[in-house]
Amino acid sequence: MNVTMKDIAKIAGVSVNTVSRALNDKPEINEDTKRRIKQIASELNYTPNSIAASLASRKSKTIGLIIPDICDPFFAQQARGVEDTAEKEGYSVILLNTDEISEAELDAVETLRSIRVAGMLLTSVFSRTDHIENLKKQKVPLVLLNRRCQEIDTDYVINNNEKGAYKATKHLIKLGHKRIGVILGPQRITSVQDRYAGYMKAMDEAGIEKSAEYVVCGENFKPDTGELLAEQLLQNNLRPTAILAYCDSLAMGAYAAARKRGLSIPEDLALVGYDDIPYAKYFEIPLTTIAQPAYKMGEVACKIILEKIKSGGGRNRVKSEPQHIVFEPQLIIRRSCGARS
Amino acid sequence: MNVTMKDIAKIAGVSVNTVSRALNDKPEINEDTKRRIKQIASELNYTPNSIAASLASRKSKTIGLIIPDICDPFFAQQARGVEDTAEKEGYSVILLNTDEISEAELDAVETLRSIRVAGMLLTSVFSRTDHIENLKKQKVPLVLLNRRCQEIDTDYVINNNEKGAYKATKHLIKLGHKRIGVILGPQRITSVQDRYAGYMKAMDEAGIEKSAEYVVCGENFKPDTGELLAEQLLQNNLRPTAILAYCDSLAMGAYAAARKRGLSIPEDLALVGYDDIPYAKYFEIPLTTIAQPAYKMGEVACKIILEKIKSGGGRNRVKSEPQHIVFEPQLIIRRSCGARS
DNA sequence: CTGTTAGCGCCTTCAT
DNA sequence: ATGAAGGCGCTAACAG
Repeated sequence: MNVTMKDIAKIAGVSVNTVSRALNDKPEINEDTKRRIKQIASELNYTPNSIAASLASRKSKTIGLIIPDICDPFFAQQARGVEDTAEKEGYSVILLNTDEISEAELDAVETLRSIRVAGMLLTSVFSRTDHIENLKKQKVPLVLLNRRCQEIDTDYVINNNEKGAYKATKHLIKLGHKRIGVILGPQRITSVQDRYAGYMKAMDEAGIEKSAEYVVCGENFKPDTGELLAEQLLQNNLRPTAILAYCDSLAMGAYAAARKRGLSIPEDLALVGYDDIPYAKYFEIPLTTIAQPAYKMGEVACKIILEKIKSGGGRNRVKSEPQHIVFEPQLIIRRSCGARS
Repeated sequence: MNVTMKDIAKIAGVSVNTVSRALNDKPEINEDTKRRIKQIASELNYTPNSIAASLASRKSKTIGLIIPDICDPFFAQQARGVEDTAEKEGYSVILLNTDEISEAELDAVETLRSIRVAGMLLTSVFSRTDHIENLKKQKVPLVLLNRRCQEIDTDYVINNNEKGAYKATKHLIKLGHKRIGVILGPQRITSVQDRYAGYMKAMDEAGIEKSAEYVVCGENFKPDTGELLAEQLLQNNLRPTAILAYCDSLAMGAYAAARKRGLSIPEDLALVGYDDIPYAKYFEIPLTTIAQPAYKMGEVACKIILEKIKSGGGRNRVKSEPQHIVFEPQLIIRRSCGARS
């Protein structure tokens, strides 16, 4: 079996406790014995058992990251931001995908609770919020990513979705579009609501009449879904001259839908996405989009969770107000919207 | 603190052991007491402590996945294949990125050893192999992904890299190209070697003279690296008329390099990638590439590791021969190579 | 079927 | 600076 501290202790002729102190670089220990113990440990090819350490100390060195789908480059970048940050502090991250399915999210939270992760980062679909309520009650450090929670006040890291969608819509309006379709996702998601609100605000400000037929919602954010929804928009008698997609993945589907109908972008149809995934600028017609700093957002969210963990997970320390970090969205103009740069 | 089996036992008036049996659906237990115990557990909002369970049973329900970079869609898809499969069996996966840096890989393995993961899936850079040797000695279930190991016989799941590159190169040759540049990665990586071998084989068979100036290698597979390497190829006095990129991410960089030089694809420069990431077909000029079944590969690798884990990690069971799964690569012809379909 | 006895490998007091 | 004792929450033999 594996080498344990006990084995090392026996060889070194000291107690297990001393070995523990040496290997964990605790102050109360003689430098010489420490060196000697470390030497023996390395000779024996000792690997600490963090399972045992976790159990004994009731502290774990892993954090959980729940996202819709790692295959979406936006979430992949965010995940890297989280992992790089966690790793620097000696934490590992467990990744769980939900595909925007509420059940999967509940399961994921349960799994992470069971593993006793030190903290959780959650991009929630918010079909329910009782699990979030529970986490709060149980004092599990939690930071919401990308989406706020209406009902419960928690820390979150998002970008200003309303503003982003507002900027995008306004840009299209400036280019002369009036019939602007919008492709959204599940309506309970706050980022969907917020982007929709931004769209509406821009339309209202411009005094453009809105039509319910120009608003479509899907169950997830995959390209295939985007294609279906775009087709739906394009079937209108008076078809929209521009489409704002909730995210670049959905926008990708819109390219396909346009091609099928023989519509060329941007001449027949202007298109704007959201996220600025790294591929957006390599598309057939480079995609105009709203950039949000995915990696940075993951990094910041992870830093906050790490802080919360260190401050005793709120268990001991005075609980400070939840942090709300909001990044500024940025309009990236490329060819798909038809603007000349 | 958290509810434990002890708490439940006290309330139910039974021993901790009985609670354990009930909650884990062991056979030797009365159906009624089981129901009663489960009832109490649910009322108390009990969440099992898998840390403690792992320590006691010396079995963990997490597996480790080490890959170069989750931001590469190929690896993202593979990761999903792994995670979906693991989840079905009640396993969680810890994801670690190496960026093809050997140190990072060693650290990752150490971390996973320390967490006592049930098994590891590894896409290695193979700058060293002692860590793999160690894992084998320690009977840690291990499956290599994407890349074989020359020195040590282990299970692996790959695609036929030589054949894939051979197909791609031959395709370019058929289209009339003779000056074919190739963009590779770190040379110790077997998939790099294999794809290079496939390229060479096709060139040799066609009797085309090879030039060292047409072969460039980078330190990783990121688009930026691809751009630099493509520029290098295009600086040759007799610049290549076609480029074969080790992967689609590198090919993406080549698009940028070509644009910078005012070369149009495929007229001035034919381009072929590898992987068929989901974005390849949406590129400015859709990318001809070699497809490998990323998700499936992750799935299969995960299934193998799960089997190995169940068969006692090789600790108890008769050790069977390592499995070598090789998927067939598939040529996907799009516009970037200049072929008419 | 159920309870008892022992740990798993480590950390955490408290002594010394 | 070091050791001894106790326990983290659970599983794993054994007894009954």
